[in-house]
Amino acid sequence: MKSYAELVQELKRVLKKKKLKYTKQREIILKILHDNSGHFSPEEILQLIKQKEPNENIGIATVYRTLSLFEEEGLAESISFGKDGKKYEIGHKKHHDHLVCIECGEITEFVDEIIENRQIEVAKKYNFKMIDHTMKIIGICPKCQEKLKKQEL
Amino acid sequence: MKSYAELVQELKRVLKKKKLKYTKQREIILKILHDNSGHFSPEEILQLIKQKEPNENIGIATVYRTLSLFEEEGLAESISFGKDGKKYEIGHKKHHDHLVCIECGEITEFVDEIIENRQIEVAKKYNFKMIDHTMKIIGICPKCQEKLKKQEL
DNA sequence: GTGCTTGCAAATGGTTTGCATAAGG
DNA sequence: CCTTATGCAAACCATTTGCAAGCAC
Repeated sequence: MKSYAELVQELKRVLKKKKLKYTKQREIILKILHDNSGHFSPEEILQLIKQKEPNENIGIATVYRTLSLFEEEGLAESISFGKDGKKYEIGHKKHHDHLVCIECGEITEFVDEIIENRQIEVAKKYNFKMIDHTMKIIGICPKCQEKLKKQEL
Repeated sequence: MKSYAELVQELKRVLKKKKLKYTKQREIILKILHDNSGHFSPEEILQLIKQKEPNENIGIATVYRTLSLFEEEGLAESISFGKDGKKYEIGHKKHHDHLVCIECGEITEFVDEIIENRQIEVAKKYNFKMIDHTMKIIGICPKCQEKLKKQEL
């Protein structure tokens, strides 16, 4: 995992490249993503900002704009939930997939080399130029399985 | 692939089980899904209905309600595109994944046993009770690669 | 200064819902 | 008849956009 200082470096590099400006808002959102491990919706990120940086007043539109920018540049990654929106996390170097619990919403990450390689093979087989891939395993996490078992009694 | 008659049987069985009614609208939507191979948004399905069954006047809300019902019961399957909604296809027996072209939107299906099996393994490893899984490879289809190559000249 | 940014509020667009009416069982 | 369905329009809600004012450079 990258340090906050490294992330700031990367953000500055990206902004310079695109002739964009280094603003307080962009810095804060980067920090929030760095300091909180997990997956957050734009709304949740706004709440975290209000909580951790009470002096700042950031608009939800800015959060959306910034997260899109970060995602484009690999500083953040998102996982999509259909009409229920997206959740963001700080950008990793390594590609990973997600296990999503339908009971509690918990998201667990995993990496599986065999799946990664097969995806490359499949794309090749269909002459697809692969740009990205996403995989979601939807199910019930161990905790919720326990919980449900108890309720049945 | 199931015949239309088989699908109607299945729909009737499902409706009886849930104490729901066999309506013209549900029949038409099932037929549209059966007759048109491909992936369609609710809006596109409504257009197909207007085109193929001009005498019927079906509301978009009914299309949504029916597609949700079909999906719940395995008569239809959907692929999600974040805020851009879902696309539906007639239910298959076999699980499959998708290759999605970001240029033309074309969706190609594929089945890869190795990936299927690894997903089961991963779920097991994390003690997840797997209910479903989705995989999307996003990229550029062969046709669009050609097109883009020409434009570059 | 100039041009990118921001916050606000309004607009958007897919999806859902409330309700009065229609129709299946 | 009683219950579920439907069409319509209004409501929803995450996200985007227009715009005037505010900053970065």
